[in-house]
Amino acid sequence: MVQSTRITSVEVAKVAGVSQATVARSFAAPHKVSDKSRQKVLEAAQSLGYVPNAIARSLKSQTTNIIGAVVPARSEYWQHLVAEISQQLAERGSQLLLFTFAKPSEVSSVVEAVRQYRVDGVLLASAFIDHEAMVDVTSLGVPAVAFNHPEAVDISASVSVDNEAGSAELAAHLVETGHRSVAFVGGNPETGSDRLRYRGAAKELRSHGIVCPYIGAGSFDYDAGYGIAEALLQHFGGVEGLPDALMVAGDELAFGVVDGLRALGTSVPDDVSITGFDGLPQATWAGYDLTTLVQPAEELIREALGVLAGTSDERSHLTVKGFVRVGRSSRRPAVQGES
Amino acid sequence: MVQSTRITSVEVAKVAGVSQATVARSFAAPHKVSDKSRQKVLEAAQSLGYVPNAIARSLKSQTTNIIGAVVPARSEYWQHLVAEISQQLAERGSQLLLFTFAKPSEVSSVVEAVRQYRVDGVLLASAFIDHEAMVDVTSLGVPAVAFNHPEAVDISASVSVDNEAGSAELAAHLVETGHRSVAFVGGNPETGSDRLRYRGAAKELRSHGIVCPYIGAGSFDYDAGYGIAEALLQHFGGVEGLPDALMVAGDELAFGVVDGLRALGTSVPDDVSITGFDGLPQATWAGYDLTTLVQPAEELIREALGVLAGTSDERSHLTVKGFVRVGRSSRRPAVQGES
DNA sequence: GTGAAAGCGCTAACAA
DNA sequence: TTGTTAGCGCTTTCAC
Repeated sequence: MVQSTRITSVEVAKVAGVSQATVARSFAAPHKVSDKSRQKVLEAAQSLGYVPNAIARSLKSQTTNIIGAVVPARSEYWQHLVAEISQQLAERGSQLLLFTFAKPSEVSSVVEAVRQYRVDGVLLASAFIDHEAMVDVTSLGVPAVAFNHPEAVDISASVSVDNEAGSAELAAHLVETGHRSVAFVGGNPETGSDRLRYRGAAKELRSHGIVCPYIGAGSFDYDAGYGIAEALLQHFGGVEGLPDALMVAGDELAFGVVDGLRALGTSVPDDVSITGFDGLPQATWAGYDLTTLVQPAEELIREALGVLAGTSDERSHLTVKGFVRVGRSSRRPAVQGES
Repeated sequence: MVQSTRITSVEVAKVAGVSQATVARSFAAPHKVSDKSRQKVLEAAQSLGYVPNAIARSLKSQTTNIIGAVVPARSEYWQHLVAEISQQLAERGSQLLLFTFAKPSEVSSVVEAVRQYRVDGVLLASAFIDHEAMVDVTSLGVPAVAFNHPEAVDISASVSVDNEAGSAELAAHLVETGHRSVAFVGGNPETGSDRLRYRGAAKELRSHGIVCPYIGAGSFDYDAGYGIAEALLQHFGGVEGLPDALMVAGDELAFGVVDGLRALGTSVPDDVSITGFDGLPQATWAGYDLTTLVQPAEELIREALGVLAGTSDERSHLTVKGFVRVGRSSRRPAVQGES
């Protein structure tokens, strides 16, 4: 039963015996219409299967009620956040136009699309969105917020977890639980997240007299972590040489490191403690049960959307504190010589 | 630098010294404009920072170039598919309006939004979208395709993996590799996927003289799987009583089952082989390395989008074959008495 | 409280 | 090839 003729407020008006304006008001501003009229309109609309056309409304009102989000396609972390974004937008009655990119080079075409659709705001995810792309977006006057992209300070607002403090907290936890040697496994070193997380860890550890080397996996994905495991063992001269703990720059990466080490016969956490960063749902899965810094996703997204909605400052640079969740991927190491 | 005055094709026309229509054509149908004019227009547009307004175009052309997708918020499977959908739409130059729901009861309000935005097509995911919701969507004349929702046969098109055949293939693989007793761990029994997967497995096994009991976890998520582990052990009277293999209705659920069993001291696959269904990226993670039926996500989505684009039949009910990926979560069981 | 009328920024005849 | 013109379906003054 395809609609033969498109139903517009005009058809509804005819059936209801009122003007088109009254129909429009019945939906957009019900209180400006008498109960009687509204009743008639609603009935007519119901029988005709009418729903207001959001496109037309957007054109007239210059506001689409759509928020755009630009995120990398293959990332457990972003998939996690998109779910949260979508839920919160639904609560606010907004829609989510989702743009994903597989390679950073795709970002520019994505930005083009974002601009064309006149979204009310854009959430720019990931460190791979470069300066130029952000300028393009904001130049149209579209509010933008860089999410966990600590670098984008001068162009638009940003909301980030406190990477440095979080990482320091994790490090402090390790020290407290008796770890005396710690190495850091980084993801993509070109990202601010990676640098800040390392810095936070290194500083905190140094204050306890521990020097923390940086070992780069190259990216934040599982495979990178799995692949670096062998290099780690070589680097440290086998299981015996491993530090008490490895702090890994992201959860997904950490899953890879855990699996990679275990595949090579290393026990986590008996031979080495491992921590992550992000607080993904999978981090609580018993197979990993990762000690990690949980990013308060709900709060982060709430702040970010607040910026876009104008509730928060336009050019603010918020930083939200995360918290350590202790899992069984880390534990008090055996005292030297006790093994 | 917020745009003081909105830039439209009219401003561009003024600067370029041509008519507004020529500006519009320069973008929508470049070949209908002389090189000289187009050049001038493009320059003017560039200098003004003009991009065509997709909303206005949509209103006039009655086509938004947007595809809607309605999916459950928290599901590893759907997060996986959304990434694929988004990528393929980008290739086609379309946008993705993403709607997620946490509870089935939220679906109706989501459908309302889908209708308002006059999307060019809707991908309806999940068995939790009921009949009424589908009728609502399709009644506006919006092409819809039910994805892996084998039940929705009469209302709109559907694209699904061949659940029954896939499950049968998995069962056949188990039989081939020496498994003589198999039980099925189901997810949500109200879904067609669950029923068909069980049916496929049971039939195939029966043809080999194996009776396959159904044990329900209630839903498809990790926690359900983790939680059912203890019940499984009780049901079978401990590790010794476990069948050679457990076929689990979905990968995420299977992760939970694996972890739950392991937490209780059961070895997977030494004490029991486990298979999943879906072929999620995480299934290849070494911690699980799940033997599973891989749904060919790319092909499934391609078909689904083909239906929406009118490339494929409007009311077709496609079924795509998956394939078994063998991991280390299953293995030839020890011969009776050999342990 | 209601209606008439003027656009929002495009597209697509139609004319020139 | 280019310009003119009439809408797409709504919101929103402005009268009544």
